[in-house]
Amino acid sequence: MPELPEVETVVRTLKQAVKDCKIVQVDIYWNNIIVGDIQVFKSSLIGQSFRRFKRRGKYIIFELDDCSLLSHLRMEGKYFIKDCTDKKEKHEHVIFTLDNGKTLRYHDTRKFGKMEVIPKSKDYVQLKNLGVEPLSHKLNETYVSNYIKNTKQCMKQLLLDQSFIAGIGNIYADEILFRMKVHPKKIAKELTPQEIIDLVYYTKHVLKGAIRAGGTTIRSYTSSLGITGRFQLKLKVHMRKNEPCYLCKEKIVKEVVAQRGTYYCPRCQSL
DNA sequence: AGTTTGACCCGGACGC
DNA sequence: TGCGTCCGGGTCAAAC
Repeated sequence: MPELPEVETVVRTLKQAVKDCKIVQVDIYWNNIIVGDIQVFKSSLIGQSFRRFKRRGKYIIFELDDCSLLSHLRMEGKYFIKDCTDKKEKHEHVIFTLDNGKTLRYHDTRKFGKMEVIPKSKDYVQLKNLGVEPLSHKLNETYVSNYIKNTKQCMKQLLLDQSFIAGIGNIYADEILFRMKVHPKKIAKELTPQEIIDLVYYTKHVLKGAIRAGGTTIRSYTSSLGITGRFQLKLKVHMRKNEPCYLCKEKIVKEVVAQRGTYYCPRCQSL
């Protein structure tokens, strides 16, 4: 699932690939991907060039001349750069034809992703409830201790809460808690000062490491292989049910916490 | 107003 | 092999 590091990698790669390219045609094969009117979507984008590439939480923001394109990959969204003569693949739902003979293709097996055109003058309402960017200085010990004062949430919920920190998903929430050696059900308010320091440190550490890994992998891609933002990251706890903990050999447990499949080491992350 | 729960978006995996 | 059921994650809306 694309989380912040994957989205960041996609944004960086697309910047290299399509900056200043002009959209000459837009073909949509699954309408529900598009938020709002399909014809307005098309007519807003045709003739526009990609100028700036940004990320906020898990949202991709493409800034064009007169509007922005907001894209959320949800679970399985991916972008590919292909030649315009390449055959359409099964799960390619939106194809932007560019003025250089290439196409930018949105691929999404589950069709969960969303795309929306935002007029230049309007605010991004989708982004207004997002919390701090984890890699910015705004994520610090003071911010965390103030935030947790007013919440009943457990740690897993807290890390998934996009209005606390923007961009952490299920996988990295588990990985961060494992490194903190904190149980996913621990009440956030009860974090010790040291655990707050660890939360800040490991959140940045895990996400930065993942972006580095994404960047490394992405270099080996050719344009025909596409831009998935996925990478071979060594997960220390997520998806390791019944396998031995890397630290203490105890079996990793999988349990539903905050409605999400949650992996943790019952010994290292005891309550 | 903060918090929790559920619906939604789907195809693929899995079980019988 | 075919059919039905469940699963998954992020977001939003509704209920509490």
